[in-house]
Amino acid sequence: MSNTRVLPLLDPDVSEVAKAPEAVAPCCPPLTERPFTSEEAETAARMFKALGDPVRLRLFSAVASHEGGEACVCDISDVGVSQPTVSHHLKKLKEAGLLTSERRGTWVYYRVEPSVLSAMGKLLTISPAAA
Amino acid sequence: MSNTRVLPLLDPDVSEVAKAPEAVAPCCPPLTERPFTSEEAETAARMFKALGDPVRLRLFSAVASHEGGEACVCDISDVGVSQPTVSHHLKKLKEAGLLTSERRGTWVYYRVEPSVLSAMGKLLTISPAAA
DNA sequence: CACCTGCTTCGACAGTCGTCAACATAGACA
DNA sequence: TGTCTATGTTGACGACTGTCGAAGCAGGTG
Repeated sequence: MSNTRVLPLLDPDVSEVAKAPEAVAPCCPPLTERPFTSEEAETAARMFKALGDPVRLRLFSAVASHEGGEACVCDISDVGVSQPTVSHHLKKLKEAGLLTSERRGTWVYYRVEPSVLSAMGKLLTISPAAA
Repeated sequence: MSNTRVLPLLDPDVSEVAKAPEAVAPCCPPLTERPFTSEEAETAARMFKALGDPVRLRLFSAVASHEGGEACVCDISDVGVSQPTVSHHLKKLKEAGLLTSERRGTWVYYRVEPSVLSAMGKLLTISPAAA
């Protein structure tokens, strides 16, 4: 289950994808545009929550900034916690749709899901109306 | 203690503020620029964590999108949890430096700390080097 | 085959978190 | 003064989370 179906943040439901098949639509409008609905909040919070732990943030940043946009676990696991804990956090990031993983021979490589970063960025955009 | 010193994300330490007094510097570089240090991760994670709860996200979005950029508690407390819980979450958002509050007569108004939004947005920017 | 290395899963434990009801406090107003 | 409304605080409780050591699994090498 290296590359299980993830991205629950961008396409939380299959029906959503069917509506806009050509481009993965961002889950939610900018935070400043209008009050989030319960569903939007649920979806977006999952994303923020995944980045709400220092260790996960370091792991994510390490992968995101690594050359080629991907990194082997061995490249990034020096964050001060045990190796099982690293694995645990990487799994969480994967479940949140922020990372994907692929095994190549001995090593496992993690890669940032690129559309997620921009989707989160848009969330924090100052909406034109508010500006 | 309505407007206690907050903003631990933007100026986590007084000494930091002393170094750059004219503008509140963003806490961290873009996530994609280089691996976060432990301190940077600690600071930024506090921010993400605060938004990592659906109820808090709805409250924050409600304040952020409200006219005038501020909202009375009574305007936004319809999020499906009890009033003490709303108060609890607003306190958390305040402690995270995302909101400020002010009492005006009978009501308490919450307002988004504007620099925080842009700081978080920059965090999620694709750094030029990675692009 | 046996053995080693890289990574994940399992099981357990302490600590944190979200929630509520009950109580407390601050202003407005009579 | 007393009372009413709007918020905040306290205390308790169940659920979730981060962490580790031990065990398991996958691939490479001999």
